[in-house]
Amino acid sequence: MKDDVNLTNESKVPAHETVYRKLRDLVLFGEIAPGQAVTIQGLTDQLDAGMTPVREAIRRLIAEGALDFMGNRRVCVPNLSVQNVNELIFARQAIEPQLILLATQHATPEDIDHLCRIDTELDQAIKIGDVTAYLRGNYRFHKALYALSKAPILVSIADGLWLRFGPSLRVVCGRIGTLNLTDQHKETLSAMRAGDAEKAARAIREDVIQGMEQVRHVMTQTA
Amino acid sequence: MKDDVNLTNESKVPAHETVYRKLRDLVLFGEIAPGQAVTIQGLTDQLDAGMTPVREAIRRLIAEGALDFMGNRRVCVPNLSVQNVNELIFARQAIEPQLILLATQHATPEDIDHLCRIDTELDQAIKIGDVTAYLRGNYRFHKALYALSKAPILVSIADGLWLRFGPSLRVVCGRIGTLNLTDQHKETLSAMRAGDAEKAARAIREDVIQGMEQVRHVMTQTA
DNA sequence: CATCAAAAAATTTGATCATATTGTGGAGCA
DNA sequence: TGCTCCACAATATGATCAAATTTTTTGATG
Repeated sequence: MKDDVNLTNESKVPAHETVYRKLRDLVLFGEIAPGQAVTIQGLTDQLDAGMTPVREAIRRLIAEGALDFMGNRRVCVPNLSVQNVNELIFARQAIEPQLILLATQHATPEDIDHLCRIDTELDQAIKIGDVTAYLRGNYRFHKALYALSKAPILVSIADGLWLRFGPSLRVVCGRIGTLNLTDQHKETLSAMRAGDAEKAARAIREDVIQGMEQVRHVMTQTA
Repeated sequence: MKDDVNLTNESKVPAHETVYRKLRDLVLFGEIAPGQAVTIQGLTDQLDAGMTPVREAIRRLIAEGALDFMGNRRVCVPNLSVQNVNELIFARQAIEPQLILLATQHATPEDIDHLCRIDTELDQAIKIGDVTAYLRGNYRFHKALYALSKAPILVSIADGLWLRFGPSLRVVCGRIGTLNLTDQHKETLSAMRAGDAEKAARAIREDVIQGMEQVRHVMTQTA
């Protein structure tokens, strides 16, 4: 029988993939804090998975820079140095405006409506001070924006950058509070709606720099 | 003192790491051609390694974009589309000049001497038409340059880009011949020696664009 | 006699492998 | 053509071994 429909059907997605996504989320949204160690056996218990899938997920995240392989077989979420933050600022402001430039050229009005909806949820999360919802929403917004660019390689680079500074955003929110967070999402979206790709790109560049400056500010104090 | 007791292998480096490096080189220098499939069992035989280390190495390279995971459990070296090449051109010319800017600020005269030596070997490889030596030397030159920047995140991004266009360079060499390859290494090095970081950055940008245009030219014909 | 440090044992954790399981593509048959 | 069945390759498990960290023990010193 081929079509014995498994009710808890996970057969489509391999275990190493689901483990990867779970672990990725844990790191990206700061649920494993920077500096904290990550052990294979700890994850097999926590995520109720076998050893091989966990190993592969960890390797992938190390390759993406989300985890750091300390020489002596130890793995942890990296702590950002001020120097690291400067590199991330440079890379983001170099890559992301180009993504938005391309995205504006491809975006349909429905795409922009969709982005607006995500941004509204974001405002809501900020208002009620739900940090996790804010972090996830902010990522979703940018991610959806990137997807419109149809530039897979640049998107994967931008994604890699998120994995590096994402873990620190929770720290930043804890320090300065969600209410003091600023963004340029509205400006970006209205420029996109007007079809002004250059202006949208400039707005995102502003958004990126503003956000990253807050990270730098907090990291300067802690380091 | 811990003497190296193991005759066959330095026990210091784990097997998955050595497998990763071997496989990485195979891909980076075009010894596995773009489009060619990569199987786990094929590699366990070819590299004489266990299955688990090979799995992990493949995962890492997929995460870095050096290999492509086709939905149905199949893995291969990606073929670059013209669109992909355009993304790579943008990313390289955005990132690498900054690396050279930083490198110039940190470089000692000895560092530059070392780079000159690599570049001389490179010229030698071009003259005798040794494609493999040229590919490896060219990578070594850029890699050594990046290392001087002391900017690990930007270096890892640049490295990731090499993994994506590297496999196509052998194709390019085969098409247009090593003798027709141009570079701006001499200009870069003399600017660095003069301490003119801006000029060195411009030279590398020129080098990158020239090289990538040749890739684009060849890819346009084949695709 | 208390305290600290070095050595040794124990436990935790990672690396690797052999093997079982599952899914995919293809061969053979109606 | 469309189906079942089979073989092979990939996925996943648990066992085993090795390395490293932690804890305990022990001895020396003030």
